[in-house]
Amino acid sequence: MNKRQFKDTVYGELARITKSMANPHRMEIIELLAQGEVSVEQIADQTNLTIANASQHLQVLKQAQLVEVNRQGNFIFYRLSNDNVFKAWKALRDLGVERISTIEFVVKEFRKSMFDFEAVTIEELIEKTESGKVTILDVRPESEYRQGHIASAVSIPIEELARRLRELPKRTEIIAYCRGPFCVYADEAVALLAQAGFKAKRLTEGFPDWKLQELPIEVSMN
Amino acid sequence: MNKRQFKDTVYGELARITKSMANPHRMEIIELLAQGEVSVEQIADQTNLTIANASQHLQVLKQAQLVEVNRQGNFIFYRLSNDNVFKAWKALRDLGVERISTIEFVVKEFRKSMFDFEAVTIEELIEKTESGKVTILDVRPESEYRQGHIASAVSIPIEELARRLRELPKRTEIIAYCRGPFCVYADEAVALLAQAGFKAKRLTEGFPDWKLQELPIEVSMN
DNA sequence: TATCTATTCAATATAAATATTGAATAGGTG
DNA sequence: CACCTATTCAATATTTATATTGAATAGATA
Repeated sequence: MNKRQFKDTVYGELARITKSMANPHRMEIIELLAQGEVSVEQIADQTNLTIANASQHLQVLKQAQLVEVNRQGNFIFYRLSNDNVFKAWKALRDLGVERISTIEFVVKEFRKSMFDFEAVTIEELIEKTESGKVTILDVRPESEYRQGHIASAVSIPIEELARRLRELPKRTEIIAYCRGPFCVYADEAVALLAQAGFKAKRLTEGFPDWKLQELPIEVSMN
Repeated sequence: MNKRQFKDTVYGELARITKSMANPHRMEIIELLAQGEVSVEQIADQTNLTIANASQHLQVLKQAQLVEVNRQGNFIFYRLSNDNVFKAWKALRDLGVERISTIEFVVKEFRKSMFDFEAVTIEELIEKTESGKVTILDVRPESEYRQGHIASAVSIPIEELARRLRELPKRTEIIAYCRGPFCVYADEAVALLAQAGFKAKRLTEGFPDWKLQELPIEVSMN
């Protein structure tokens, strides 16, 4: 094996793994799997794909060794095979947010068009928890909450929030979070809470970002 | 704009930027540009591409806003537009090295087949410099050295090393580095030095990794 | 202004990725 | 064992990416 063959192999493999991420649906699937294990059915549902199509994309990710499977009863659950997968996804996300004006524009416009509220960074949230009372609210589906959430966060999935408002304190500030900066659950939650007279803001990033920084988390699997 | 349109736009853009990296040649080009500004001619030369083909790949990277250009006389120089580009490339590299056994295997085999020497990590190099005398040797082409190198490193490009051995100390340990873990210049240097009776090892990572950690660097442009 | 040189563009053929459809399969469940 | 269900496979049409070739262009130099 000469120098050129060596390089062709190495860069070829790097490109192969990168190609496996380089698709809009797979980008969305990876973000979803960063929350925990998800079944094919749920993935198809969340991403507006047909089951067959979702499965096809999952095969691509599996072949690239980015995901692993776990059968439970009739369902097959997929998960990210490793922390480095989310790290790479996050690096690409950060690159996109910083370099691609379309993303910045669309994110801003979408937020503004519905409900324009202040957001809080992870550092700011840590400060707040240290210097006073804050309620941290996880509005993702409960299965995601159970597989891991910010320590001391309470779970009220976004679909249940409207009828479970009385569970939340009226005075202390509420910080809502969800899957990440492209997830709108937290925005919807903040809009709903603000209208009902609560003091609420969204966390700019999501649970996977929090976890990656090795900040305190809790797991409540059964 | 509804939720689905928003997501399609965002993940579509993320996929677009990821696709622009998802090619063996472009992966190699990005690593090269992480060393500094490089002309189209040099890129084509280093990557064994035709000029037209190299230009075509550079256009893809330019359209994705990963690179910027700078004309100097007759030549057009390309550079990475931002730190985040190398960060994303590095995250993909780390993912590949960790998940893809082909890469691990090929790297090990290639190194073993030629010259199997101990390597030193960045942390170990820092320790060494603090606790004793070490000569840090940059064996990349001089233009790359001039655009930025590890502080106090000396430059002897790999092609000149054989006839410039007398410039190096016989007793103190020499740590050679180059572009990164897939670059073989440092390996070649260590093999040459060891044969000539020097105490030499390679640095596992390259200059861009060092720089990204904000460790001390020097620039000697003219 | 004419010429030269590095780079880009354009055209084309080939290869790879994607979405869609319906059939096949594997593994639980009764 | 037969049936049911979630998932995967296979075939196809369409779109997109890639390499190659030669011509065009932009800008420096004389």
